[in-house]
Amino acid sequence: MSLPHALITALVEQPSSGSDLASRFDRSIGYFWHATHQQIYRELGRLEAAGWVESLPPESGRGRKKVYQVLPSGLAELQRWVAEDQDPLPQRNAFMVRLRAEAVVGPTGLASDIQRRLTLHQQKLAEYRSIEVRDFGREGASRKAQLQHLVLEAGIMQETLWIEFSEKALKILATADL
Amino acid sequence: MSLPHALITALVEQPSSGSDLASRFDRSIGYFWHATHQQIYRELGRLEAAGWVESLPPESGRGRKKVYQVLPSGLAELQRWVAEDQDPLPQRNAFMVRLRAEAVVGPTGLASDIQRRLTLHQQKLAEYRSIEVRDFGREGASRKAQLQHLVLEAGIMQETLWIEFSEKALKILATADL
DNA sequence: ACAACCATGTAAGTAGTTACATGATTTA
DNA sequence: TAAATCATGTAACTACTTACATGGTTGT
Repeated sequence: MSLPHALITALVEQPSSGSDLASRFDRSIGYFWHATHQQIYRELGRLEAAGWVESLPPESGRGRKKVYQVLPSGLAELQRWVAEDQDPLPQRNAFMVRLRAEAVVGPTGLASDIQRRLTLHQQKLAEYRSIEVRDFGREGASRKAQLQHLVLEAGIMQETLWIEFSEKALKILATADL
Repeated sequence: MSLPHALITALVEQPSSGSDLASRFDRSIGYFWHATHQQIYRELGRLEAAGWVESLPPESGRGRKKVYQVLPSGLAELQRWVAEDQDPLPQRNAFMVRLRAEAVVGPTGLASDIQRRLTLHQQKLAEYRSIEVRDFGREGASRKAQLQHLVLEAGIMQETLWIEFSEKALKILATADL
């Protein structure tokens, strides 16, 4: 369960309100750990109850936003969690289930949906590449920047994989459905 | 939500009991959609209540096993679901959360755990490759076999990706932690 | 006949999703 | 000043996880 630690990380990088976090989860952090605003607000409440973060009084934010920042015990918890060994999570890939189902009940018109998904993956890849150019253009970066770049590279590698895979699938369907 | 359709697919391929399915989910199907035996038994009950599968009377199985088989309405439901457009599921990759956290609170001793995970991915890859040799050695396969092979290839591509990624991560940690 | 294991399940809890609600602030 | 949007939530539900239970079967 990584949501609390993803939130603490985000708050260490930049103290934020729930809605700030929600929009950051739509951009950078959420590329690897999706969360809705309801999850975020609920989890922020838990983090505060656990004494890992505190919310600044609203006047300091000059509005209705409730800005949270990480407390020392929250930072300690994050360090503990990061240092812990963890196994890769079990896979859940609905598209593979669907391909396997198609193999036994098909042919259905899968190709058009694969084409549509291929486009989505190409868009995501382009997005990642533009972030890469914008944020990681220069050489000789710090350890921190190198690791952040590495995470982005994982995204690039994954999207590249699914593009390649989609093309392979289309090729099979084109020849096998004749 | 793909578990019911993963189960129907598995039962179309081969009528099975709950425990048979549980062991198949530990091998082939579960490589892409993990499920525990509790989930499987519960879902089989729902599928039967929905009239999509039926359980054969226990005497036909010659034991205490309850063997399920797919009914025509279950097959129709599977076809409907397969033909439906679906977006890729939102990503949830705890390791990327962890790397990003490490970037802000590190260095911790990440390298040893990455090395351990690298070994796990290499083992999985070897497993996939041996299944490939065993089940998909010959040429000129049927459409069905080609699609089943394709699913396995996705697994091979993914494990290869994580091996490559782990090696890249180790390289960064080796130079940046000096 | 007793222990170990197998097959099926129940119960309780956590995580994530979907739909809706409320008051504050900005915009037309 | 009314409508639209923003920020923060509540409620209800579904999916998944973890721990335990029960009775049948197999092996010694």
